[in-house]
Amino acid sequence: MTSPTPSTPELPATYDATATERALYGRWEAAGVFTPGPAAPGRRTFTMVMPPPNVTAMLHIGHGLNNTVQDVIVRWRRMAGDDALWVPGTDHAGIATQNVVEKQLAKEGKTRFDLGREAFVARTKAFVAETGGVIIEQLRAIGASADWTRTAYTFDADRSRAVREAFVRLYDDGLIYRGHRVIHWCPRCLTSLSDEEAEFHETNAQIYHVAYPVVGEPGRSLVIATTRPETMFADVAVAVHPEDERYADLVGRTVTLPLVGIDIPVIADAYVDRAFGTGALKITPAHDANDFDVGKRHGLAMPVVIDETGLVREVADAAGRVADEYVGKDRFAVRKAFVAALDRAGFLVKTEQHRNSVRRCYRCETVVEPRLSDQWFVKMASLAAPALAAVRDGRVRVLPERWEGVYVNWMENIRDWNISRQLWWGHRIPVFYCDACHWTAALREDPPHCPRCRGAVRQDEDVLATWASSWLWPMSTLGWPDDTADLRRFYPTDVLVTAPEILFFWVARMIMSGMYFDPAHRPPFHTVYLTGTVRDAQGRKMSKSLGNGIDPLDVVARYGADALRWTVVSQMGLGVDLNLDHTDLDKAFAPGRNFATKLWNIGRFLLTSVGDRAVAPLASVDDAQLTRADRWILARLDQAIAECDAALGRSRPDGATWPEAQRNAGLRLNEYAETARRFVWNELADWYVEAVKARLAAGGNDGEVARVVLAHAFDHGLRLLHPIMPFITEEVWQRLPVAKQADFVARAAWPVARASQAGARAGGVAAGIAVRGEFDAVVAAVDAIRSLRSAAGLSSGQRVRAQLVTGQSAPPLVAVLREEAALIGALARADVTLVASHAGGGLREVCDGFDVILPLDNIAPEVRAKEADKAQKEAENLAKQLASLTARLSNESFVARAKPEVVAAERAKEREWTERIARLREKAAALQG
RNA sequence: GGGCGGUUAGCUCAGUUGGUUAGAGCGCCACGUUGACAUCGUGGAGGUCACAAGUUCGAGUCUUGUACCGCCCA
Repeated sequence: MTSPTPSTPELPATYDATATERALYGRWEAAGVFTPGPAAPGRRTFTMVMPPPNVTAMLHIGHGLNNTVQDVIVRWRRMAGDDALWVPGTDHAGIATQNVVEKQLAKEGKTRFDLGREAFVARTKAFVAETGGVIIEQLRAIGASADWTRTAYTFDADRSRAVREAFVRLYDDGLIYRGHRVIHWCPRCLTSLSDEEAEFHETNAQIYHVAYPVVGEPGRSLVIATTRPETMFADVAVAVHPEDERYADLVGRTVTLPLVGIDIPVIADAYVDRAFGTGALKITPAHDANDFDVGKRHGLAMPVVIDETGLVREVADAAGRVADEYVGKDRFAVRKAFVAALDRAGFLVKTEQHRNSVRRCYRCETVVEPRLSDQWFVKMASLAAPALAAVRDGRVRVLPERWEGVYVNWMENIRDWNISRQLWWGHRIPVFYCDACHWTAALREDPPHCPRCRGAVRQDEDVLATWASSWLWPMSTLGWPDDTADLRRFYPTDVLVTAPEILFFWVARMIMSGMYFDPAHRPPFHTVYLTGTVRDAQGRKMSKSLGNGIDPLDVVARYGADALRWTVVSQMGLGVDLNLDHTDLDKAFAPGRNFATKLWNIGRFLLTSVGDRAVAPLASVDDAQLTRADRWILARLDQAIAECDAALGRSRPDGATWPEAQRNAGLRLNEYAETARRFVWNELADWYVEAVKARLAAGGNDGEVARVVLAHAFDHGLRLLHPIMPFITEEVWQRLPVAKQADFVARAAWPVARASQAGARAGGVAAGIAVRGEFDAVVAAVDAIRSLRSAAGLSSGQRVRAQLVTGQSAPPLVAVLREEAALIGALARADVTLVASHAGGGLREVCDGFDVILPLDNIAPEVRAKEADKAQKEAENLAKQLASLTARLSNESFVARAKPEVVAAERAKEREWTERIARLREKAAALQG
């Protein structure tokens, strides 16, 4: 177990992530850590709304990625002192949820029509009530610090009222209308789809060239090219380009529809692409959106020959067009059969392979059928204009930046939005009709009867697309349309994190609706962060059908939530896809688990050697008491804080718009993660912890200083890492014997660089830079000794004698090496002495400004040869680079045109290299001689 | 067909306005259990920055072209 009594300073030998995580999450939630407190002067809000997962969804790795990113951001802002609010919720997901329940019914041998609308909706509601909270629970397992007290649902009472209010306002403002046109229809879901919901899929298809005999000119025919011959039954014309000389004489004449036997006109329309196919296009207004436009221009009939389930029949205005043998058959079966019949009858000129894009339903992948029907549309032009301007002028930024162009392009070519769905699960369209007096209106409350003639009213049968409720999400979750305290305090929100796939579906529409419905017309957020996609080792998207998915809960169980989060965040390059090998979870998640273990072990060391006696704050230590190592780690901490802050960037623009310099900056989560990791592992653990061991053991005043600095540095390292790895950092931080201003690290203050704090010591920054250089010499000396020991074939634990040759070194460097000789010796397990020069044997390493000697006797000849060879090669290599450097410096235009500081740096480098080459050659000669 | 992105170590990726000898993690090789840590430590190997041309004193970085891969839209 991981929760020993507080009086025991030692931590268990191993970290049990599963037990720790569950317990800690409960403590955070019980303490209200995720719920912002009451507004206070000087505190700003930071708000995010969670992209609502489908209410029937189970947590998958995509949710894991998306919500981890959001959690990192919200935890960061919470620590940085904002009143941070992350609003969670779920989406009723019309088509998807209806599909699930219909599948259940199918197992019982029933359809929704057997139940009827009311019973079906009731059953779906019950299903959601039973299973709808699953994903919300699962999000807790990955540490999501959302405010569950504000959990919303697109189909709950408040959100439903918002949806209805939005519809009525848009309707009354003339922005919603009923349109009769060709829309995308899913013959399986039995509903219309928006343009965005009918996704393009590249397909290998055939294009058929079919001869339509010209009436009154036996032997002559007009050849059209089509990929959809089954729609020929509904052809009403053949169109050619008005300037196409090949067909000029045929315009105005008629051709006969093969096998069908109906004569149809040849018309001229500039829509036709002369270069595509044969340049002659069959026109089928009821079964193609473009043909529909042509048909309207030319006043053509619009016969319908495919029904709502995708079966061919004479549906409307099509009497006598479909032969009996095809009636009631599937559209694709008819295609095959009809092509064969055309071929037998000699009308099929040729068949070619053709690569084209076919639209499929985004929920079930059924090939979408263009269908002539009445639907509700939102007029988009006036809504899009402000939303486009907001991104253009920088009130809203999109990261990565290249998506801004995609957004702008879509907005500029925006088309009206089909929001009606022929489903039962969803917000029913609040339009009411009186059949008696033909009154119709959109209403906030259901009317008992027609207000004009008191006759019976009926409500529109359709429901709204799910996206017509989720586009209100940033406002509706905060209480809109009511003027609530939450809405006033937390709207507009700050950052929206989501996947690029729903940039149009959701993000663009939220900006439009937000700016329309907000009385101040503010965009709903200032930053859109689009994550990458999770892929497998072969770069394929993870999906159920491919079976290449990774279950985040499985990862949490095996490696811990922190490991999952570490993997996601450390690889979260801006706009970069996340590649995870589902066949080798160790490869993907061991690094995060290992890092958590490292933190655990640093904690164990600290508690055993620092003890649990209270540690004084760093401010109580006088600068003069700090050793060089202390000053070094504190300077590294300052630098790490600065780099983390730079990587995370500005949390919000200062004014109304993002300045150009900040627009594409920040939210580099991978850089932030790497900086924090490097500080804690490679600087604090690898060097500083080793450097203070002797001082801690010795105790006394200096031991006390070491305790203070070590505890301070680790405390701040844990804080830097907490947003990424909340559990392990909290668990360890809780036991740190430092004075705390907060009950949880989750609520502790985000680190501020010491050098930048008010009252910081004069010259803090410059001193930091100086001490870094000094400690670099210590590190170089230690590395050199270790490297030489390894070259000599000695084991890393074996104590050796080492000499630092400083005869040619600059006096300040000599002073540093003399003062730190004991430390160097401790770190390198060596007895270190300084010497002016060394003439004897042994192994030599050339460092910046000094040499290191291991004065060994009896060095094996092969070691000598190898070392000599290495030095020789390095000298030659450096000499080559020196030659080009010298050439550069003797180039007059370089000296004249390059920046003076660059030239000066190159000159200094020339001196260093010349000297280093000499020492390398000296080393090689000594080894050979 | 239109637009955009990518190509840097065996793998996954960093590389900020052109300016030290191009970095990290994982993997690989060698050594090691030194009282925080073998889920680890120490040392090491490994890259003509896709290709070609250009601009420049100087190009992984800017321009153009080519090849391949990917994404969005029609």
